[in-house]
Amino acid sequence: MTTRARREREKEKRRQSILQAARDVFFENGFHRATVDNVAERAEVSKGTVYLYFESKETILAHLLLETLDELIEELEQAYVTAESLPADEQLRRLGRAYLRFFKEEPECFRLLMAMDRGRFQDSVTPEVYQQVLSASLEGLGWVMKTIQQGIDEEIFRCCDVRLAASTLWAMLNGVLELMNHPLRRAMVGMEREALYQTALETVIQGLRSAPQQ
Amino acid sequence: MTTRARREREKEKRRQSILQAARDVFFENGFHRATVDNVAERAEVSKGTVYLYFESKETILAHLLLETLDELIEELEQAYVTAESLPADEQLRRLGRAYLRFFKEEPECFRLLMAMDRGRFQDSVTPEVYQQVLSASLEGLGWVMKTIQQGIDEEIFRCCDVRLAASTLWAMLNGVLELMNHPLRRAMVGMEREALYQTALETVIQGLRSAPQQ
DNA sequence: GTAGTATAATGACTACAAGTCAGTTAATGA
DNA sequence: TCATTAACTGACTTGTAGTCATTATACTAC
Repeated sequence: MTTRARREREKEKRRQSILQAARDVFFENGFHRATVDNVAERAEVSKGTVYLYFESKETILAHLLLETLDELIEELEQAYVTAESLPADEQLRRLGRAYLRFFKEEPECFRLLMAMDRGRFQDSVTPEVYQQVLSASLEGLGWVMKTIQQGIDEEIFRCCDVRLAASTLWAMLNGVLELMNHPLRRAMVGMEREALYQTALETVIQGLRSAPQQ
Repeated sequence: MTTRARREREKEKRRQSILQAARDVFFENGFHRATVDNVAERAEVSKGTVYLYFESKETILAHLLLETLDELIEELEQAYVTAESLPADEQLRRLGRAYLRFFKEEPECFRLLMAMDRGRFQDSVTPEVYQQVLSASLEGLGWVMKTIQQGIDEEIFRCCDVRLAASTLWAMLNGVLELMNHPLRRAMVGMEREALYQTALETVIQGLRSAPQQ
């Protein structure tokens, strides 16, 4: 009886160790260059075992990203609660900065997250896992929506659709992250990450303050 | 003597027919699902011939994207010249709409363009081709910069760094395009493309009008 | 302890696609 | 007509994701 529980634990432990190995290998050389054999070797198991725990290379990645998204959501929540008493525009500024900071520290993760909808990904990951990643994103969006609603109530923001406004902010921040994550494009615009992040965030916030939504 | 010229022409023609075949095949099933054998078959040549004209599958894609970027730049130029006498904010609105419209009609192209900095792409494309794609983007950015400069001169926009402002707008529009290009994410935010495009563009323009750049 | 059973792990194998290259074919010109 | 060059071919090599028949291990009942 107790054996079963222990086995469950051991299985989970192995699963985690494969995930950790995958994290190391994927982030060292990038997802595409990494092979499942590399992951297996790093985890000190055979390739077959990896496929016993995960149905495809892409699925492993999806689970890694799920973990990272959880961390991100926690950061956002933290940013939200510590700024709760401030005016909504300042709150939004903090949320935005937390978001940008997170991915500045994990650029590879941002790339992979953005890449998830491309290539072989959609074919190889079950809709279930896929849905999980999306609903995690949605949870993050929730904090932004809450803040914007507060801003509307305080009459700081002049927009009528909270979800629309939150999605806009989110999409735009992703855009600047994407641009600045790419060395050559960054060189092209010829400026520091921080400068663009700062400007983008300030521009959207100013836009929300004065947008006469039609 | 004249033979040589004809040969050149014929070579170029073959090159074009391979590119056209690739366009068909890549856009039908997506880049990843398409195989070089598919392209060769469609172009009615052998695989070896494809590799005689292009050094890799990724290079073919890069050349396709270069062509499409040229079309885009033309659209932007057109938008610029037809709106030249309007106030700068309206000009910018037209440019933005032209940009969004272009990729709304060619979503696969946008995906591929955005995907270019990921995965195997950087390894497989010569820095030369890569640079070409980037400088085409830069040319497009030029029209935006011109417009913003005009807006600063007209005292419609209150930002001090033209390039910074243009990059911000560009990055942000890419962000919304990326979000709305993806069926599941689009479902998640639960709204029509147009609504988000419209809001995003308006928000940035309003932001530029009032941004107190520090 | 041991036989029987279930569960976990293995790695040789298959499938598939990118990229290569030795050999073939076709065009040109002396 | 033959030599030379340029264009083309497709069988082959290579690399890697994913499979599955086989083996090893752990557990249970006697």
